[in-house]
Amino acid sequence: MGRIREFDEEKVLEAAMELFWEKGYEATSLSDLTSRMGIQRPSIYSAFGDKKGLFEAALRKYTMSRASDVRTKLHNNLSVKEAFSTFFEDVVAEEYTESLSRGCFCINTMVELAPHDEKFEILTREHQMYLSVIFQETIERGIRSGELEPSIDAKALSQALIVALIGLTVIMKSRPQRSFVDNSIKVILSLLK
Amino acid sequence: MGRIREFDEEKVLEAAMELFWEKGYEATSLSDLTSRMGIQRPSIYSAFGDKKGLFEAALRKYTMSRASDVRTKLHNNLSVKEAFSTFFEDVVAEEYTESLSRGCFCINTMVELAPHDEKFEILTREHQMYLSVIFQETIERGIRSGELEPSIDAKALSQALIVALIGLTVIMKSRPQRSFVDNSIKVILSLLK
DNA sequence: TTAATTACATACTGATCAGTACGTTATTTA
DNA sequence: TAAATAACGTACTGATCAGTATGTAATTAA
Repeated sequence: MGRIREFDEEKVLEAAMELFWEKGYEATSLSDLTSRMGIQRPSIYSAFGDKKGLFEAALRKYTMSRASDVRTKLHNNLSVKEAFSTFFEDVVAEEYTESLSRGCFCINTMVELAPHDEKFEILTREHQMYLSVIFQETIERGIRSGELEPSIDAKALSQALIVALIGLTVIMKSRPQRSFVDNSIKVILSLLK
Repeated sequence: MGRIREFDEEKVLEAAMELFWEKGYEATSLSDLTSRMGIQRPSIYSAFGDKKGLFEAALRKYTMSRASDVRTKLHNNLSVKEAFSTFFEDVVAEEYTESLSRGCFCINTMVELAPHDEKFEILTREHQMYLSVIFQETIERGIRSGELEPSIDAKALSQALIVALIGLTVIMKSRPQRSFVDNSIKVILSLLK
C-alpha cells in the first residue's frame, strides 16, 4: 500500500554510477547527484541509505556489468591471442575516444577508498580476482587448443595481465602518447606465446 | 625587513606531502593540514598560495625525491636483472609493511586529478615519462654489457615495465594475496632475457 | 469513504569547507 | 628610537556540505 514510486531505481542508479565514475566519491556532492539523477534528496536517502550506500550500489552495478562484458569479449573469440589483443586494444580505443578520461570505476575506487574503507578494499579486490579468473580460463582454453605453449603458468600469467591492464588504464589518465600505450601492449602480449 | 619566519618551509611542505599522499586532495581539509603542518592557516596561504598550490608544491617535492630514489636504485647495481628484481620487490615489501597503503603519490594524483586538471595531467605524465627513461637507460646498459639480448626493444620494454609498476602499485591498495603480486612480478620480469 | 501508508517537494539543520580581515608581535631600516 | 615591514594567532566570512523535518499528494486496505 501507499503511493507508488515515480522513478526507476535502476535508471537513477545508472546516473549516479556515471557521476561517481567521472568524479569519484569525495568530489561528488549530493547536489550534483540530485540534478544528474533527476530526483530529490529524500528519494535518494529512502532508496539507498546514505551517500556511501549509494556509492556502493553504483559500484556493484558497475562491477557486475563490467565482469559480464569482459566474459563476453574473451569467451566469444576463437583465437585466444586475438581475443586478448582485441580486448586490450578496445580498452585503449575507448579511453582515447572520450574527451574525459573516466578510466575504470573499480580502479578509481581502489585508489580513492580501498585504503581507508575495508568494505571497498574487499569489493574492489574481489572484482579484480574475478577478472583474473576469467583471464585464466581463457589462457587455459588456449593451452588446451594447442594455441599456447603448455609450459605456460596460466594463473601467474593471468595475474600479470590483470596488473598490466590496471597499469594501462591508470596511465591513460595522464594522456601519454599513443605509442607509449601501444608499445606496452605489444610487449605484454608477447607473454602469450 | 620584517619579522622572520618561524617555520621551516621544507619541513611543513614535507608534512603536507605526507597528508595529501595518505588522503588525496579532496579528502584533506585545511584543518587537517594546519594540525599536521603545525602552522596556522594564513601561514599556509602566504607561503603556498592556496590549497591547490600547496598540493602542487607537495607533489613536485614528491616526484623529485622519488625520481632520485629510482635513479639511485637502478644505477647502483651491477646486474640489470637483479636491479629490477630488487626494485620491484622493494616496492612490494614497503607496501605490505605499512598498515596504511599510501601507494605512490603521483599515481594517486593521476587517478584523482589528472582527468579534471590539465596541470596535473602534465605533471604526472612527465614524471612517468622520466621514470620510463631511467628504466630504458638501465635496460640499454644491460644490453651493452651483454647481460640482455640485443634484440630487445629497450624503449618498448621500459614502457611496459612502467605500466606494470603502476598496476602493481594500484592493485596492492586492495591488499591481494602476496602470491598474486609475486607471481605477477615473476612473469613480468621474465621479459628481461 | 475513511484510515493507513508511502512517495513526493520544499525548506531547513548544524557542521564544515576554503579563504581572509585584523590586531599583535617581532625584526629591520632610517 | 621611531617608522616600516612582515609573520604571527584569533576569529571571522559566505558558501557548501551531508542529512532530515515537515507538510502534501497519491495509493491501498478496511
